[in-house]
Amino acid sequence: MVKISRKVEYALMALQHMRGQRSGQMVSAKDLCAAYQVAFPILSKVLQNLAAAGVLRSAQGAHGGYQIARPLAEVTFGELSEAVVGPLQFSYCLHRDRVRCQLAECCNVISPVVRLSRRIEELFYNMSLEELLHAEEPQEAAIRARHNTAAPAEELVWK
Amino acid sequence: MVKISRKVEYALMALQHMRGQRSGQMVSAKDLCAAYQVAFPILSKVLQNLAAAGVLRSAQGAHGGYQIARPLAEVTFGELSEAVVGPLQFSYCLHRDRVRCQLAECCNVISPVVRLSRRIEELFYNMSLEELLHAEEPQEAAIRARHNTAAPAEELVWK
DNA sequence: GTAAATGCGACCGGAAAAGTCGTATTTTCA
DNA sequence: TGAAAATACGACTTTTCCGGTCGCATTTAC
Repeated sequence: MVKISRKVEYALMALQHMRGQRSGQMVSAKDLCAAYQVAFPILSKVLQNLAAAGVLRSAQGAHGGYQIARPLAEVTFGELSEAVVGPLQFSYCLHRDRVRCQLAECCNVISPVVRLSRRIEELFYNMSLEELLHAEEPQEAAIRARHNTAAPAEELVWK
Repeated sequence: MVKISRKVEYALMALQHMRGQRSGQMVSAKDLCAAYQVAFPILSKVLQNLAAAGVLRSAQGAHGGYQIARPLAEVTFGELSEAVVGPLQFSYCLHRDRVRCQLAECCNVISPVVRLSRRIEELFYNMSLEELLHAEEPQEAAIRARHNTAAPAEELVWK
């Protein structure tokens, strides 16, 4: 029921990676794909979403890529989620066109659902990405190290 | 991404209804369907789930039905959710067979995702149903009143 | 013994998510 | 100035899962 979207995971993964870069360093989608074995187009889209939301800064052209645009302590998980998978949409009843909910007329759960939604929203918008990412997994350091010093990405496979 | 399942809404709806019954009063799935225009088989299954989880008490046979088994203050939303839509399953990475997650080996988000999951879990398992349902919508009272005094359910349509 | 209820499992269809493909645009650098 | 390397973007396909359906077994009251 509450499932974290794969896109959100990709976003966290990318941010975790960039968090460890020295500042000003651009990371290309290609590099990330090679490092984490994720399909290029999908990760690319996620990064674009994050850039559009102002979480990342992007640079086109050769030697372009992405970098973190704002301190992660100032970005909430809610923002990330919204950027990557669209606005939080907890319930059918909460659709902007409530008409589409056939229960609306005789519905006694609107209030409980709204209450629940608020609680989840609160949680999401009070949780900073810094808080979420601060403790780095050991294997992560290894991966990044391996990648940064490894052969050019061309030689690595990704699908 | 985080969407409240329809089944969960149905469960809340049913509980909200039963909460207003006089104690000891059984409510049949059929009655609920008639009152809220929900398909019988699906609501029926939800009620069975709640019964299996010990939230409702069920009685088979004529004049059977369901009633609230435990004070709602002692039942958490997490329990309800688990009963109705299965165990919380936040991420692909958290599957019991983690093997299926191809990222596992080079994944740097396991820890953030776990952290996030814990927070949501906490929220769900600290929120009692009483807390969620305590304020009854006006229209709900009307519906139930109408239903309790209305013609037998056979005359009402549901799909 | 019949009607009214729950209990349960298999099946189906559609919508949303995940992933793919193709192409345009921007920028660096030789 | 042209080629290479990168993002930008939108349309398409595939897959997965959820809501819903169907059918039958079981239990119980009258």
